[in-house]
Amino acid sequence: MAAVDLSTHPGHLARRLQQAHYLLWNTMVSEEITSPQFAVLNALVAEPGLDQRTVGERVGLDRSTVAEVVSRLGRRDLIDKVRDPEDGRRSLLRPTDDGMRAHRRLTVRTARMNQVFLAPLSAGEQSVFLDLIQRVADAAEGLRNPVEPLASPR
Amino acid sequence: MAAVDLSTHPGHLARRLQQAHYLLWNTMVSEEITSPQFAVLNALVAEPGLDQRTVGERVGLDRSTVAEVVSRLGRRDLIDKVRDPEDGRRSLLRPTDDGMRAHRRLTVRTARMNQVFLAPLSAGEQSVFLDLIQRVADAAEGLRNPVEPLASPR
DNA sequence: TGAATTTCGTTGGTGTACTGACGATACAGC
DNA sequence: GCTGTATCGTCAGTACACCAACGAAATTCA
Repeated sequence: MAAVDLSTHPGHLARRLQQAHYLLWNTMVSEEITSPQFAVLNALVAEPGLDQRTVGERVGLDRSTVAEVVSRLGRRDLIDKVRDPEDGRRSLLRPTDDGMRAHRRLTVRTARMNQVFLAPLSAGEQSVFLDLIQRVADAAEGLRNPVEPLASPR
Repeated sequence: MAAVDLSTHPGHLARRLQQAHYLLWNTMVSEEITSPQFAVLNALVAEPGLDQRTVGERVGLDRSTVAEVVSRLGRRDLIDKVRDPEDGRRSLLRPTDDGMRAHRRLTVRTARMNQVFLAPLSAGEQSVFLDLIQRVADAAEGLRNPVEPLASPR
């Protein structure tokens, strides 16, 4: 009887929250384009010509995962991918016209979905909610890449 | 330039939050037993003898996922699995002695990790945070299983 | 009692998401 | 110039997480 109440565990709640979002996205936004795919597409609409590593930084995905998402977006002709002529290691990505259209369409639906998703909270609670999540996520992410103790004597 | 600011999208933040948690779990709790595995184990410590479907309900996992998690826990001899003699469809699950020990050990570490995870928030903010996540997740989950509009005229 | 229906677990398919290792390319210092 | 190092993308492996479809077992009800 040493069991724990998971409803006080932020990690467990985070997983449930993400699943709930997945559900809602699937029914209200798109069944073909997933939320991470939209995030990548969105990053490329904002800054066409990014390489994969930088895209990953922007949306919070590691290199392997970006590679897979990019391959799916490419298979649907939503983005183009070319080797950087100035640096043979990089692949440069940009949305196709189809990709731009898809992004515009999904932007509208995503906004609607966010409203439904946050509907159980008052307007004030909503902004608190976003702020708190962001601070926790940022802090934990920071633990991974510890800030270089500047001017460490080499 | 129609790109969107993802930091206002709860779904995107939920994903980042979960990844941050995954990271922290891996470094502070266990590299072998994952958070969903702990959740299942915890449910069985609380109520030994549950069948897979009910476990899934308790921790928020669908039947396929429970099957995989259960198979991994079984492979490590942390839980036992037997056919229900009274209902041949069910598999009854219970923790082994090893499973009980592992659960005890992880419970301590999990508590420590939760503290670190929530450290960027004040005590007051922490409880608000947990409450808000839970309400949003519960509401979205409710959308999936709409309450039967009782006595719908067939 | 016997047939239609429901329920449980499994399987196959898709899509994140991570780590670790690897080849190719670029760059740094000598 | 040449060698060691760092970086980028890929690949293999593991682990969620969902849906749809299926067989076996149980239940409903005609």
